[in-house]
Amino acid sequence: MESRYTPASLENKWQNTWAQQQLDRTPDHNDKPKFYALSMFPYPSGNLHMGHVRVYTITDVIARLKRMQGYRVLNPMGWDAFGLPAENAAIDRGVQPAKWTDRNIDRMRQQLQSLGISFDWDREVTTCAPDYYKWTQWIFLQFFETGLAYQKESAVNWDPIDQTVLANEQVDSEGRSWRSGAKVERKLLKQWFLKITDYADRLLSDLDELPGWPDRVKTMQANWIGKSTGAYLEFPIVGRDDKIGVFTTRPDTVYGVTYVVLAPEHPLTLQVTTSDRRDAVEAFIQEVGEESEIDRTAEDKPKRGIPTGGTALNPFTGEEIPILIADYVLYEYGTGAVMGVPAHDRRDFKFARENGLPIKTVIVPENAENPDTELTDAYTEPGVMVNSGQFDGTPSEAGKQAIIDYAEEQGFGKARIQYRLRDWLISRQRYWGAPIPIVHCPECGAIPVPEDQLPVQLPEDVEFSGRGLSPLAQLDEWINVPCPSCGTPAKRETDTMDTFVDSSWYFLRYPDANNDNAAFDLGKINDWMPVDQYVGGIEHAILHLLYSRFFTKFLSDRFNLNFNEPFQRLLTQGMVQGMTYKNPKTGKYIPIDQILNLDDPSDPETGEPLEVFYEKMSKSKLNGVDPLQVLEKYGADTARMFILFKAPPEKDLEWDDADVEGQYRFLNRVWRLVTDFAENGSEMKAANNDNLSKPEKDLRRAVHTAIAEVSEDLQGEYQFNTAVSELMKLSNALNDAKCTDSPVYAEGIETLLKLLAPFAPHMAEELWHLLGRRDSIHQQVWPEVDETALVVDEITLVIQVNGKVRGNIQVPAEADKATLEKLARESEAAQRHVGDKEIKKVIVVPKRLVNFVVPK
RNA sequence: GGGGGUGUGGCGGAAUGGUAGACGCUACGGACUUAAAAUCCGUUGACUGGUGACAGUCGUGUGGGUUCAAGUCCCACCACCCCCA
Repeated sequence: MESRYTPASLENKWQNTWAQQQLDRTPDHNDKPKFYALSMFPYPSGNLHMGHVRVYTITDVIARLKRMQGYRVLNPMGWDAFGLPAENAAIDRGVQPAKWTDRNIDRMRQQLQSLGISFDWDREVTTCAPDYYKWTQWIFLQFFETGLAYQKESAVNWDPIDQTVLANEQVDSEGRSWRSGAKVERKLLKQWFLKITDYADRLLSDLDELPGWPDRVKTMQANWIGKSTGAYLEFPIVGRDDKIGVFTTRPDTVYGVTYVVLAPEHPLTLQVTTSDRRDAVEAFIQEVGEESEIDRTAEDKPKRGIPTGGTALNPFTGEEIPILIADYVLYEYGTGAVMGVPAHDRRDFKFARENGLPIKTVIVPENAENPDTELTDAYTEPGVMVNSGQFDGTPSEAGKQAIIDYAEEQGFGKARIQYRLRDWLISRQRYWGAPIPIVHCPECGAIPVPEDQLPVQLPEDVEFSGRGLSPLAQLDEWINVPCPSCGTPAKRETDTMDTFVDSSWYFLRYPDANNDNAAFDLGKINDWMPVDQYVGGIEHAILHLLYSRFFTKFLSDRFNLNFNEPFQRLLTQGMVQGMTYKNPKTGKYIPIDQILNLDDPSDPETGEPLEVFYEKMSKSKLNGVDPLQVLEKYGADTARMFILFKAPPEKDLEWDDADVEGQYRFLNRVWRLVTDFAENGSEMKAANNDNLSKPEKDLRRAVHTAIAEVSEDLQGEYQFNTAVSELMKLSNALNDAKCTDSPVYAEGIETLLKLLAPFAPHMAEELWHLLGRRDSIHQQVWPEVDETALVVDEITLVIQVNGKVRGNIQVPAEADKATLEKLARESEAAQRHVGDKEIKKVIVVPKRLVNFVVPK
């Protein structure tokens, strides 16, 4: 009867059987509590990598556990299928993006299925499918109707040779085009934005309602939103009616303002420029226009600025101060203008020094001896206001409010809260994305495509050259349509949406994934949402998660949903790293199969010694391990076990073949354990704690300890690594047990299989059936701890002297403190180390230790 | 510069303020085998003493502190990683 463990055939068999039985279908309405387990859906690159294996395995263990614990579980899968790589493939190889993507999806689906993940494939969602992006467009229209989608001029990366707009990913670190190598320029285009800033405050404050999120993700989001409290102040321009508005977090330093700076793109720039400065200013604007934002604001780069010739008035002092323009001030940011206080801001200090601008001290440390000493650096600490007219002597912290109050009274300023977060630019000048459902009419302006005409479908069989306008903008028959409102000949919007839009609502689609009449059924999303456990990479800590929260809040407001955060709990899993070999001299990476001696790795070409370290698996580092090869050799169960055991889920995981081997050995031990048991014809009999021998009691304690520990490890914080080690302990205990005929042993075998089921689903199922069971192990109830089995008669009591462990004794488990102390005093260890010294104090910790304190 | 995180054997990692190193990997020794692989058994933090069971000292990045007792709590520092500038 015994056969060898052959994962390949066995896993295949069960995957097919489960599919036939539709075991992983999501139960619709029933009385069980719901559990929505979700992994971040992948981009269909066509190849499964280890990072995927890790996320989906983690989520799958949770899903399978919850099913056994009596939940109805939704564990869906889909594809984040729009995006640049498909378009690049079209340019390079002439394959249509749709075809290329579909092929990749088919391949990856198959690969994923071989992992044995319990996805409900009936709910598969593909963002590039018209029946999905129809609803992405519909959601855009919801934003449009509420005024939260709007158009504004904004800069794009422009390749002057190919005459095309480039995505940020297509621009290298030196600011050159990936294809033409041309230096990328900035060009202004009218583009679509979503007004996420309207939700900035709620996105920030509601982070407090997410105790199930890692603190560091919440901190990153909070920093990204970047709330700062301060004042909006207006500086009248000399000789004009206009004013320059600035935002500052340091209104207390306003008497120290010695200049104001406009962003070069600011509409006032040319208006304040005096005629003698015009040429210089225009040249400067031109120059800055070619710089990237990162270059402009980088801290290590000198800040460049020039005077415009214009001047403004400091409304507090009445002083006339110069107006400059500088590269580090961005028009998109805040008001596009800043006030310069060199004495109390580091950046202003440097800028003033470099440009010969005056520095005026208005804050001094408390009890400063000589307030007029020349500064060597900006003084940015709080202090006392000086040279500040009526505010002299005011502590600077209190001075902030005092200045705001005064400005408000005088009508040249007010309190303001500003966010770092900017509105979300969703326009992409690309083909492979959801078309923005707008028609531009010369009569009516931007008109939404009526809902019954959605989706605005992407035309097929398009030509891709990588040059010129976006492929959509070159298709006249697609572009030219009558205005939906007045019928005048009009033109379609040719921009498509950022792929982050597609992924900002996909989790709302799964509860009713095949609905043709609506993006989602309100009853169903109110039932299933929020996602109970979301699992994905830390790289999405900011954008994807923030956008999803924004969409959820917006839709919750608009449709009165009963939830306003999408993800209850978030697990950010660490990277999978591979052993990397690098020649430190040449900087070249060497693939492992070219290395002759792994104990002393050297460059096969030059013979130079190599650096060996772990780094994130990637093609360029030649350190990837192909999941399919691992599956072929060891099976999915081993791969899953290894990944879960090797490191806690949120930490980086170092791939190690020897450890994979170790997991394979463990599964083989389980295999033998159970097949031997089955061979001996042993039956499952109910076990209980009455009339057991000592070895039986010990074994049963091990069994129920395992239940308790594994259950505990899988609850709240997911500690799969220690859960697996508990499985190993149980397996070891069964292996060592002599009482193989006992019902306790049978109970142990059955328990081991049930506890193993979420981790190694195929093997658990196979062995379960080998024991004569007909139903699936995945439909069994998760084992319960029998507390009576955990009771021990005797425990080990540690004897300490002055806090040092000196020995231990066996004592009755329920002995009281006095008895423990007495037994401890009599112990050999205490006799030896205490001797006849005076015992000053005795600490008795029941069930743990007795500590005698004696003079040294 | 600001914010967050991490630091434990040869390695990955365990440890409600209570026997540090669970579990696994590696290495070494042994059994089985003609031999090897696989498997099984044992040892594996360092140092000192002892043939030995064992006994002792040190030991969780560094330095201090609180405590009967600190990997765990507090203070300062160092190193590395991540995010933001």
